[in-house]
Parts: sequence; structure tokens; C-alpha cells
Amino acid sequence: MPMANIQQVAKHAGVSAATVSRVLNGQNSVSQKTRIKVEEAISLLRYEPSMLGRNLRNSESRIILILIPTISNPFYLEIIKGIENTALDHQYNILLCETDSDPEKEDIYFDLVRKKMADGIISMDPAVNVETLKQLAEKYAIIQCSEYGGGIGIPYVTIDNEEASYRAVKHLLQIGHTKIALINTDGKFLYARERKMGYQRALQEHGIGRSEERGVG
Amino acid sequence: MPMANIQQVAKHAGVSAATVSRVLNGQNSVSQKTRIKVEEAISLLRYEPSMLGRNLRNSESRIILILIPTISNPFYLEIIKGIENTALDHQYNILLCETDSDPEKEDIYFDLVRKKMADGIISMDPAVNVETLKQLAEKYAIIQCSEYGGGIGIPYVTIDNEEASYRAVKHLLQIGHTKIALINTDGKFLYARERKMGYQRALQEHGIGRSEERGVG
DNA sequence: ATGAAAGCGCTAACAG
DNA sequence: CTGTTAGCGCTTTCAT
Repeated sequence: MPMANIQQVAKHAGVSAATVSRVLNGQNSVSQKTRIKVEEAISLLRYEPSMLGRNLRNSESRIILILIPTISNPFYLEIIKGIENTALDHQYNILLCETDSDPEKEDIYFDLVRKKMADGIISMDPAVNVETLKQLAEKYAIIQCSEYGGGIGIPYVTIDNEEASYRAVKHLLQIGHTKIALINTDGKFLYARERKMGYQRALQEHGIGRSEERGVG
Repeated sequence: MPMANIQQVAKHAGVSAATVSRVLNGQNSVSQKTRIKVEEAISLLRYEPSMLGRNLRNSESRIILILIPTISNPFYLEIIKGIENTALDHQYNILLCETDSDPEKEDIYFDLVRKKMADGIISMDPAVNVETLKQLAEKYAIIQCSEYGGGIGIPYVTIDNEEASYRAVKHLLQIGHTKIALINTDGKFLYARERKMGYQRALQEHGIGRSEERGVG
């Protein structure tokens, strides 16, 4: 006995498929009486709506790709969990894609969105092919999500280095420290400059001037 | 400009959608000339076949669920990679599902196959709800894959303990050892008895009898 | 509040 | 070798 479809439920309930669909999607334009009839038919037939039909009709897959260089790196685990939980709350599913930072493997996954198997990509692969990603982003939902992100012209989420640095120093000040050093890297990196700015802002708020600065060979 | 569909490709190539489909699926019942016309139209329109249409038509999602208790356990990583590679070779995709051994989370994933969002499940969660899994297995493709598997009436893959033990001992014998001990656990476990049998089989083949056996408090 | 009808994009059976 | 036709299961106008 194959799985019942929406038509059979409709017949059993003595209504049209459209009405069953309305019940399924929680539209309030259905009378209490009808709703109950439909719900009974649904549980009687153990009906489960098919995502295949719905997805085609809605032109969506409700799948999001997450690109990571390697699944073995625990750095990504917490982030992935967070993404996944939020996704599930919104009836989306996550396809975890290990790229090994290999353009060929990447391309397999890009194809998935071209073929509408996935609705979009959250890339956490710093080595991702930025050109391809940019092109894809013209037609599909793409997010660049890593500290390397930003500045390539597609939506991204990254670390607010200024604020993070500010908060760290602020914390140290609040618990009583007054001599706080910043160990930083070369100012040619944006994130280094940002961190320094946050550091200085916190100190200035407490009326503490930076004392000396020195480089390391 | 929305993505072209199979009809538009057909029109451009001056053939029917059916013929385009045949080209797409590599059927050899298409003349060389027609095939070329179609391929030209495809690349001209940058056509990418939609999996949504195809999947509905074929009543499949080409997605397989892998259930694991936690993604953080490196034990599963190699296995998952192996599964995934094989899956990709066969145009299947893997949805990695962390269950936390929580029946509620499990159920979310079971629903995915009931709703035809996934074609089947490979469960590597020893704590999986066996009853539910058995029921699902009546209608869907379910594999139990872990050392705890087997004996619950659904297809499974597990370790051949007898053979593994046999091979280990055999190896030791081949490199010249003759006094080989088996450190085992209680015989009430099937896998313990199996390992012992493999151990003995190897020894017997080399004409070596087991010497003594003792338990540990 | 409800139904009829059309259509999402594709493939397969059948006919020629 | 190729086209016509039907239909996978669902949602959404458009009527009523």
C-alpha cells in the first residue's frame, strides 16, 4: 500500500485538495468543522505530505549548504550547531559539505544549488573560490561566513574586531587592572588595526593613555 | 531572467522536451545530429536541469540521512567520509544528523524520510529507538550501522569479529610468534565469543593448542 | 469558506 | 529515432 496523497485525503474528508492544503499550511480561512474532518482523514490514512510535490510547486528545496574545509576541525562545530538549530526552527535543513579546499569538490556543491537541490550556501571555507562564489551570488543566496570574509561584495558575517578587543580590555579594567598590553600583529592587516582601535578606545574611556609601543624582531 | 527549463531548451533546439531529457540522461537512442543540437541549446541557455522536477517525477530525493549521536566524536569521521564518497559517486547526497541520542531530535529526522525529503537512513547511533527504526524499515530503506547493530531484524553492517580476530592472530603467527594470548571479556557477549573462536581457529590451523585460561577478578 | 483548474519541471509509456 | 501525452503531489489564483 503506497503512501496516501493529498487527493485521497481530500476524498476521504469530502473536500477538495485545495482545502486539505489549506489545513496543512495552517490557513485560517477554513471552518472549524471542515478542519476537523480533514484532520481525521489525515490521521486515518496516516498521511504525510510529500516535500517533493511541495518543493517543486514552491520552487525551493529548503536545504542550505554549509561549506567547510574539513569536518575534523572542531573550530567550526559550535558554529555549525548554531546554524543548524536556527535552520531547523525555520524548516530548513543543513547539508554539511567538506570541500578539502579543493575547487573540484567545491564545484560539486555549487552544482547542487544550480540544480535547485539547495537554496543557498553559507561558506565557511576561507579558501573558497571567490570568483565563482561572486557569480553564484548574483542568482542565489550566498553568505560568506568566516574571518576572511568581507570586502568581496557579497553578504557576509564576520568578527567585529574593534568591539571584541574593546570588550576584552574593558573587562580587564573593570576588574581593576590598569597596565594592559596589546600584543598585536602587523598594522597592514585590517583586523590588527581594528583590534588596536578597540584597545585604545577602552583605555581612553578610563583616562589611561597608551604608554609605549614596540615591535618584535 | 529566470533559469531556463527543459521546454525552452527543446524549443531552441527544435526538438521535444522528451528528447532533451534523453540527452540529459545519456540515453543512446538519440542521433548524433540531434544530440549536438540539444547540447548547443543547453550551453547557449546555460540550462541546468532542476532536481525539483526530476525528483518529483522519480519519487526520490537522492538524499540519505546519516544518524550519529554526536558530530564531535572522531570515531565516526572516517566512516562518514567513506559513506559520503560512495554516495556522491552515485549521485546521492548525505545529510548528517546529530541526534544527541535524543528521541525527539531523532524524530525530526525520521519525519524527513516520511515526508520524502530523504530516501533512507544509515543509523550509526547505538542509542537509536529500535522500535521506531524497525517500523520505518517496513516502508523505507534503513540500515543499522554500528557495532551494536544486528539481530533487530533490519539490514545492518557491523564488524566480523571472528574474522578480525582470526586475521590478527594469523598475522602474529606468520611473523613468527607462537605464544599468543587472548585478552577477552565475558563470554556472555556474542562479540567476545566470536573473537575467541577466531583466535582458536588461527591457532588450530598452525597446530597450536590453547594452553591455559584464566579470569581476572 | 470552498472548489475547479492550472502549472511547477521533469520523465516514461506509447505510438509512430 | 522522436514526439505526444499524461502525471508525479502539491499550492494558488480565480471564481463562487
